[in-house]
Amino acid sequence: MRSKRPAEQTRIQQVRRQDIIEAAITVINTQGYAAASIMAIAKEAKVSKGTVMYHFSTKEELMAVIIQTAYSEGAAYMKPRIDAATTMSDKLEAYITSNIAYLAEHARQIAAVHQVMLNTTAYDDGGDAIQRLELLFLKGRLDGEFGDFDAKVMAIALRHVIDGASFYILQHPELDTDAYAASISQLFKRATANIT
Amino acid sequence: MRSKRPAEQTRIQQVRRQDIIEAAITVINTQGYAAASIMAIAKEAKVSKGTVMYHFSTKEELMAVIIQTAYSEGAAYMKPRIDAATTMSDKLEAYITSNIAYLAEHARQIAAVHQVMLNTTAYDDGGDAIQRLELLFLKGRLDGEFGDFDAKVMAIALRHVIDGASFYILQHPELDTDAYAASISQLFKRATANIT
Amino acid sequence: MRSKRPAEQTRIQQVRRQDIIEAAITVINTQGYAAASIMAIAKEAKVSKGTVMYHFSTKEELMAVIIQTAYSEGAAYMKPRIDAATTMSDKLEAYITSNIAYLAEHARQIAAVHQVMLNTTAYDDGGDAIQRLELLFLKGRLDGEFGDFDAKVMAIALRHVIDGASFYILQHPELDTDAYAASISQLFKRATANIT
Amino acid sequence: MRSKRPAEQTRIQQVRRQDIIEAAITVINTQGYAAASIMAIAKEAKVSKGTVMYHFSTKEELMAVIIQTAYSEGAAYMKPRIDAATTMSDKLEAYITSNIAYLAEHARQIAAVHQVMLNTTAYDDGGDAIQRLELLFLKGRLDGEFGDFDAKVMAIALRHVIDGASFYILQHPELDTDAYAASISQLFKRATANIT
DNA sequence: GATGAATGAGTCTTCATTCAT
DNA sequence: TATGAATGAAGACTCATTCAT
Repeated sequence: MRSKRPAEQTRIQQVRRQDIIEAAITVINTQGYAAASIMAIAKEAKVSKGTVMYHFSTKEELMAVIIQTAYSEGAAYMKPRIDAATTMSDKLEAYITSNIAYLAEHARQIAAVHQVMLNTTAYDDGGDAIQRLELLFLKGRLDGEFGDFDAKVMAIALRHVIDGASFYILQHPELDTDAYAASISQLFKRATANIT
Repeated sequence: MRSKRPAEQTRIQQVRRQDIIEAAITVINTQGYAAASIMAIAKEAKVSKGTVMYHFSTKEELMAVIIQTAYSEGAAYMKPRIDAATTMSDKLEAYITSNIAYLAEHARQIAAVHQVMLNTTAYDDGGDAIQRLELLFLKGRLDGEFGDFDAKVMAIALRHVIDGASFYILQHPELDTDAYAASISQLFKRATANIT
Repeated sequence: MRSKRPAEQTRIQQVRRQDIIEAAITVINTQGYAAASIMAIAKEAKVSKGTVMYHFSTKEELMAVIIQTAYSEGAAYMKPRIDAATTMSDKLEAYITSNIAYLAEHARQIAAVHQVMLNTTAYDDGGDAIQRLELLFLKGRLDGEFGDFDAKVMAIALRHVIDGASFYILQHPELDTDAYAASISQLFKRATANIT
Repeated sequence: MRSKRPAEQTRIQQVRRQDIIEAAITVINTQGYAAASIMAIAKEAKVSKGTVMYHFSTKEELMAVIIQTAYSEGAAYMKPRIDAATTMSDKLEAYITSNIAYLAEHARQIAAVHQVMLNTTAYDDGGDAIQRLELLFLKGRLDGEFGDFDAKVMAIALRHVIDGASFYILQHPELDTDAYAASISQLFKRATANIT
């Protein structure tokens, strides 16, 4: 029988890393990025300061990991749902509902990511998300599915509505996020509708 | 012997305070809240650290002043314009355009305020702004001006669109803010329209 | 009567800087470079850690100042004495005696400089001192004042004898440094003599 | 069941210890004593930090071993060569050439030893080496082999020349160390010669 | 009014050492 | 025998704040 050691050890390390990441997210959300010192994070994770540094050789690295996992997980969750839709109108709905659904389940994480990005010059998607949305709106207008509006402004507005939602959801846990998503979806459906 | 004209002195003092406030806003926007140390602010204002502490006995006080002036000035700018409108639809338009107009002229200040609020537990308008907007939407629905939608969600969405705009405007100085305001106004006009 | 303020203030600052430099030299000599932490230096100077950082914005800067002052003062002391001598043999004697005399009076400082240089990659005179000595020996040989020997090796040996002396003098305060200098001078007079 | 051959295991252990010692010497010489952390040494030796601590229970012990082996090996190399000479003059030559020859072959090790000793209060041969040299010079003077000079100063100077050589050789690998040794030997032959 | 000087708490990070495996 | 994990002490440096001038 082979030993299971290496995989197991790696798992232990990853578990501890995850603990620390969770602690960092909690501190950022409850006390703000400026208060998220390594010591505060260590205390939250109930480990020593040294342990945090052992697993993440730099504070910057810890923050980068928080951001990257959120990004990749979010995209992985949304993409199939959007691709499954055929019309632009349905893609828009899939975009909004899947994004807010992902947000609702990862509100803490996402809100933390926003704070980190606000306080660091390094991370910036360069308006990528907005551009992709703009493209969606433009296609819909060309197809005749959507009415007449400024695609870029619509894209910006939608991103701000969704980004704002992560903070709001976090501060209002009682919110029915499915209904919220449906309402936002309806809002943009009306705003983009081709009403001849 | 001439009088010492205390009023004049106070004015000088206020001018100096204003310089420091402006410097703080600049630093927050260009380097992030975490980097906005008293020394960084003093350097930006071209005074000594001691001078900053002389005019604001605490860093907290300086931040509070930044927030409060932005709030009161903003309300003072918007209120008459909203009151001048009679229908809810017109009030909505006045709200959006006056708010974005104010934002466009004070983008630096507003963006800084957002950052400070995110990093301080103390300041929170408790959802006041959203409630006032919700009321506006509810009245419009009762009047029959607006169609059928969730007034609260609409209020939240609008606030997020406007709040997000302050950062966006700051990062995209080339944006035609009047056109942007018009587009946003149109977006919400459609979203709220009573389409029988 | 004019006020003396600005000069006075600058002097206060320089006095404090000098205190800290002295403390740093003491710590380096008594505990070694590795133990010369900012806190150890601050304790020796009876000021707070923060005060040390206030006067020297970096530990590196503090070390650089220690080295530079030693170098320039040393050169200023030796140069006129060497220039006053006419023959190469007399210049050599002036070099040795003035260097050791300077060393004897600044043994602590010089020993500290050696330690700092040994533990930092940044400071390195690139063999300048040795080259200047080599030149002196070569001129003496051309003049026929000196006998036949490898000028470079002689230069290296002399520098090592003098550099070693700073540590030795520090550890043996009872040493008669004038006699020591005279003996070393005699040693090299014999080693370089033209014995036809 | 075979025997476990404890001697073999010990040999393996000693080989590993030697690897670590070599790594430590390399790090000290290339990055300075202050940078010679256990982790840096472990990385250089391509083992884990834990392994270094397993073989040397303390950093201090590792440093002590580095110093002691250098001392005993050096003495073992020089002693027979010096003993083989009969006149004091020849013993002096043997001392200088064998010492520099040993230095040349173990420059890294010796330079590292110097650095460790400079940064640790514990190790100090108490002037033993100088005293033994002084004795050699005194005997030579009594025998009439040497001329008139201060035996102690001559001893100090010679030690400093040789000690300085270890650093110089390390920084100037192109140096012809045999010729260097010969020149130094000649230098001190002249300085000590009895020139009646 | 304004500022240079000083300080202690707190920041990130490195390090030697311990321990379970 | 070797190592990954963990930790507390100490490192350089930053910061808000106080105070004398």
